[in-house]
Amino acid sequence: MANSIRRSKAVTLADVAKRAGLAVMTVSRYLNGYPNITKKTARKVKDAIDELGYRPNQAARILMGQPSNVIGLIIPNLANPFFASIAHSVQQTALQCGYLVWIAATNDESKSDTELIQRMRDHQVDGILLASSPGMILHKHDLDQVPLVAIDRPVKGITADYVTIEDRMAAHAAVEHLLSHGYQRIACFGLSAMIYSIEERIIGYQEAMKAKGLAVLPYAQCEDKKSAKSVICKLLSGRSPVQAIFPANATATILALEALNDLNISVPEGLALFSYGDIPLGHVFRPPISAVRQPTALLGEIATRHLLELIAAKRPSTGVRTTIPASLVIRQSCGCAAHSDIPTE
Amino acid sequence: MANSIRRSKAVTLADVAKRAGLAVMTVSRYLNGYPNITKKTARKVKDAIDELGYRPNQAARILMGQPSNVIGLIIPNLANPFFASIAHSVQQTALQCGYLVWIAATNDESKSDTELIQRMRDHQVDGILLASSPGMILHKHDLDQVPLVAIDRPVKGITADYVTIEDRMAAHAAVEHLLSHGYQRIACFGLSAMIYSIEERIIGYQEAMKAKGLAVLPYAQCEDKKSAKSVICKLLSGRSPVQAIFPANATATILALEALNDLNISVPEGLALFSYGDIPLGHVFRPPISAVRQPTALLGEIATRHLLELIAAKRPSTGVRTTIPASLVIRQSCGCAAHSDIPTE
DNA sequence: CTGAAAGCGCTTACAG
DNA sequence: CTGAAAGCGCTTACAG
Repeated sequence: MANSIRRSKAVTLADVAKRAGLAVMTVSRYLNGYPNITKKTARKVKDAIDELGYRPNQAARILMGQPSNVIGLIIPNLANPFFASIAHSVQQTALQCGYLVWIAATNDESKSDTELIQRMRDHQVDGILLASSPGMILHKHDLDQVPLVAIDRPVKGITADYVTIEDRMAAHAAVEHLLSHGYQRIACFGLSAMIYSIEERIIGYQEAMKAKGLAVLPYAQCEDKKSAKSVICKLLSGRSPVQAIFPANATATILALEALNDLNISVPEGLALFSYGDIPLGHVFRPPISAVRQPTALLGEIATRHLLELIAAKRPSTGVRTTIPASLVIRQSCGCAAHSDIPTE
Repeated sequence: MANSIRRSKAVTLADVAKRAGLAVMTVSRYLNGYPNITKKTARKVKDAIDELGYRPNQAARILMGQPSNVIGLIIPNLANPFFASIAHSVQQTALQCGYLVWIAATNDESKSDTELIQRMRDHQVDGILLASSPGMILHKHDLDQVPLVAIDRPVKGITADYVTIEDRMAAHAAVEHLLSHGYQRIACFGLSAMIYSIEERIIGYQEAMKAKGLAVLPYAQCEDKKSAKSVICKLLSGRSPVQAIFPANATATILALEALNDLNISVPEGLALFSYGDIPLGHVFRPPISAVRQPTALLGEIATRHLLELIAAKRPSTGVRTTIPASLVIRQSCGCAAHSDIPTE
């Protein structure tokens, strides 16, 4: 009778129970892997489920406080290869562990971060992975128990575990490599310096310069294609022009290469370059681009596993930091000679 | 009493109702924008909600058959820039319309498609956007009412609306452009030809060749970096070597450029090239790469809006096809001369 | 080892 | 215009 009201003809637990001639509870126990079930009973339940094609309604399970088996991933921009690669690996890892993932991009609008977290919480997400937008500050009540792991950059305002690439060290090593070529005037070049990982790279650059007693140049900041060109022009003019640049991320490298191309300046003769972040076709480019290779897939995987552990252990984030080393891919834009016979990839 | 059992201290509708001195129903009506509510009552409800910081539990709403406001996006690979761009725009569009999106990558394993659809259905997803894996065939019962829109390629086995880029026409136009340079022997080059959109590009190539009465060469298929090299070697050897290639997607273009670089063959002199799919830095590359530009963001947006319409109208997919034109970006790898003063971007 | 009851937090009819 | 009851499809205690 009550059943006749149902609009959806989805098979329910009750249907399975009736078919198997058992109580709803028994079926539920079977589904949840409860140990004390007779083989015979289990068989009956299994058969009924198969015959009816039963699938548990997740909304009902979630409503009863069961885990949703869903995690959320919030990143600035999914179209950016760096984040796309992270997202792919997060998704793969989560799926392997039985989790579905929500993905939301903030487009660097910090206010949407908290909004997205809220919306995901409304859906009883089990945990959140967050690469926060520049200006954003989170508050404790924004999370309220939901485990969160920060990726690529820490979150301001709360104590959260986070997983990053060893930006500072990798930047230091890259600049050191440029220094080994004898360049003395090297500038770090890029877009907004408001992002933690970029700040770290700038610090890595500064440390490397200071260690050699060389002048730390101000961060050469551009906004877009046009300003990139004028910034680079300025770096190359004056009495002591810059000999090498260290773009702080792949986007900056692309802007730099465009500008150098437009200005007809050859690399590395006119200006040497060591990119933070490898770029597609970087090894086929003329000259091949030396770059810090970021282990994005590994970052995604480690962060996801860490979050799932927190969820499983019902442990809160305590500010634990995990750092992943990056490697240097030395090609020729830094000034190294071509070793035509040695395959670089 | 019953309340003392609750583990989560989340604020519920009942709490709000009590605080406002009203019935649960009234609060529910307010939340759902029911028109006939006194201003005074509305005020009371609003105040109570604000004071308590109430947020509706989506699981309960979904269990009652309300829409979940969640859509699913299933694609082969999220790390691929083509799909990453689509995913980003799907996500943006959906968010603007109040939808959250699940993203899952199949890694070209066709069996995981149906599994993912099933899992999303378990969570009462309102609709699904699918770029199916090569071998997959869907059955009607896999969907059972859930609206689905196919993207980039149709789905086999069911009737579903789909949104694609006009691959065939764009390919035709690109090959025609190569022909306008006087090349007579042109080959289509790429990876697996099992994918609908690639098939379309091959057909576009063939049509363009036939229209000029020229020989349609067999699809030059490679598997990886190594085979790409040998395939290209073969194309260039023999009595009538190929003069131009038309890589069927960006991945193929990258493989081709790597191979040509390794083989020390200059472009376009040694072999001209017109890429299907623009590549990052394509305009700074030497030579700048001519390419078909795919409007991925537009594809994602149109497909999402279409799906949301189906959901809103409770209309099933009927096989409607929406095609989006692609444009040609003419640079120099095709054989065109450099117009150094004309900015190409 | 299995079951009948109560309840999760909402919404859908049905009253008034 | 507002409310008391029943129910969505599950699971959590509590019995037996």
